[in-house]
Amino acid sequence: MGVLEKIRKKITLALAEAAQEAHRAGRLACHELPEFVLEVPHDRVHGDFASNLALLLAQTEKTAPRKVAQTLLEFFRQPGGCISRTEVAGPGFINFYLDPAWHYEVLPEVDAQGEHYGCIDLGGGESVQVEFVSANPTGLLHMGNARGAAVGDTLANVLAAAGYNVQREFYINDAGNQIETFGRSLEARYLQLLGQDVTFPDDGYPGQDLVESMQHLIEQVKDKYLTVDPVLRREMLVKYALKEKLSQMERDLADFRVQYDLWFSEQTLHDSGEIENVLKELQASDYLYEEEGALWFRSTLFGDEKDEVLVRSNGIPTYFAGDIAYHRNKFRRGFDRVINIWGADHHGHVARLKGAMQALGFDPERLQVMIMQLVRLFKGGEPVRMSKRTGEYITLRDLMDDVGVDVARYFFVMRSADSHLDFDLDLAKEQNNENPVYYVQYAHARICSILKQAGAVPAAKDVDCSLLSDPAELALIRKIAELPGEIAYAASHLEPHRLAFYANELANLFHGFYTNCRVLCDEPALSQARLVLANACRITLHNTLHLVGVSAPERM
RNA sequence: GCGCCCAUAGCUCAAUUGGAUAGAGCGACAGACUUCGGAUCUGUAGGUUGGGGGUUCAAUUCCCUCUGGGCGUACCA
Repeated sequence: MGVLEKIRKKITLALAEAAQEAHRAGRLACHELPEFVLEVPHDRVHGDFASNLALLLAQTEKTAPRKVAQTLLEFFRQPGGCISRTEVAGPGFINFYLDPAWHYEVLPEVDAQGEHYGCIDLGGGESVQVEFVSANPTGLLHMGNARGAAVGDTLANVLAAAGYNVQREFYINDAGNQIETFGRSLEARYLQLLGQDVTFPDDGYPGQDLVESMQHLIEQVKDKYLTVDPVLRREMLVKYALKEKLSQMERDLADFRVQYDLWFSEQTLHDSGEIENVLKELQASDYLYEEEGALWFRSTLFGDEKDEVLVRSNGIPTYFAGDIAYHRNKFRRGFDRVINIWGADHHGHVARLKGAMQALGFDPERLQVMIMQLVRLFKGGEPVRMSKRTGEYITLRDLMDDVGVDVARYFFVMRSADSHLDFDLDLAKEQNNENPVYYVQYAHARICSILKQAGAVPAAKDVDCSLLSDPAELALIRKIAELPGEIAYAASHLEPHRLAFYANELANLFHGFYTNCRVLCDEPALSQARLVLANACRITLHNTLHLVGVSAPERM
């Protein structure tokens, strides 16, 4: 826990005790303490922390909030003398002004923790699985997958930094109708490439990538499959193409700095009997029924508009059946919590999947689904039309080639998941001050340049940090001190975009410090202290960028 | 039609989950350095938070309604 978080906790506790004391002294009637907050005010003139406790108590006390605040302060006992001043302000807020001495504890802490600075133990080793991207292997990774990759990977990083035991997983949809369609598409391409006049299926996957895949295959086996039985042939083509496409996805994602702990195949759920098994388990309950030859799940019980088919009348289980088996499998593997990152086009599945988990006896709260809005691509001020139907769209690979990994990841993580993301390709390609990524990276490179000129960076414990008293210095230290709290917030609210904002604010305060305070100056002791501060800022920037998956260059 | 999401400065987005005077970046305008990286810094202008109602000490945030967008609404995934 960071210095600031410790102080926050102390004040929160002391405030609660003050309410108890006031209650004991007969000055407050309250029996139960309301859920109050100790927050950092928007405007710093309102102190370092502010609490709304009196405002909340006023309702049950039937007393003016400011009066309640006064009473609370009467009984408030300073924790460890870290507070220099308190006041009642506005409608009844209690503001706390900290003794600035706390600033000087921050830098030694950053120094000591280095690359681990910012890490906290919020999760206590709780095991969390994050499943993201899970794109259909029948095509290429598109912009939506790219957003999911950046957001999912960053969230996983943040959770790991917050003390959770994180597993990253990719669910491979290698079963079902689409594989059937995939096989027919591949077969048509294979035959076409060998000069046969066959028509491409109406519902086929039109992407050029399938043609390429079949070209590769023909290089190996020539026309050997022409004479093979069609059913067997499609099976062989799928097997080949699937392998090729998956290894391509794995390679593309790795280049995007995303590494999975596990690639989980849907087909294995069919093969192992887990799907059949989970259906039996559900059937034992009252959640299933048969109608028109199909097996249905009563998802209307969980807020769905209509019930959902689990087994078609042709006997083949649906994707939903597989998904239920898959999620039961996840819980059975021992994850305390399971997080899925889905595109907005899948939001309709949330209620029924949670419902299915509940039906199986799992607490649905243990399954969290983060919904990401869709991505719109802009080029030259115009939206770029993308069509999966025609197979023409910008792929993750195109994006990386075009704008680079740093820019792409930063742009995706910069936005909150529930905002429709307009990805401006022209802006992303700009290598100037219009591009927010470089603002942050520039701050890091600038620090590295200073440290290089200084030669050696002294250890924080060996310098007098209290020489740092300029407002720009104190503001920077404060922002550095906020990283652990930011990580805690981002992890518990599943909001990785906060990290990008934090990085930007930190860079902004560094540039302000740089302009106002010369690091390599005439006063040796002050210069040493500023070097320590600059270095702490470098570490903090580096760690934050690392969480987002963006490089922290020493030169640019 | 019904369900979910979204609408905030000219543009792209925040807002500590109900808190005090709604903030950043870009763009516009005006400024700053004879030493550490100008991909920087400072300032100004820019808002009825899509419209209207409601809940309360307090609403961008919660409820209702209308408008305008996105997505979903298959024995597809």
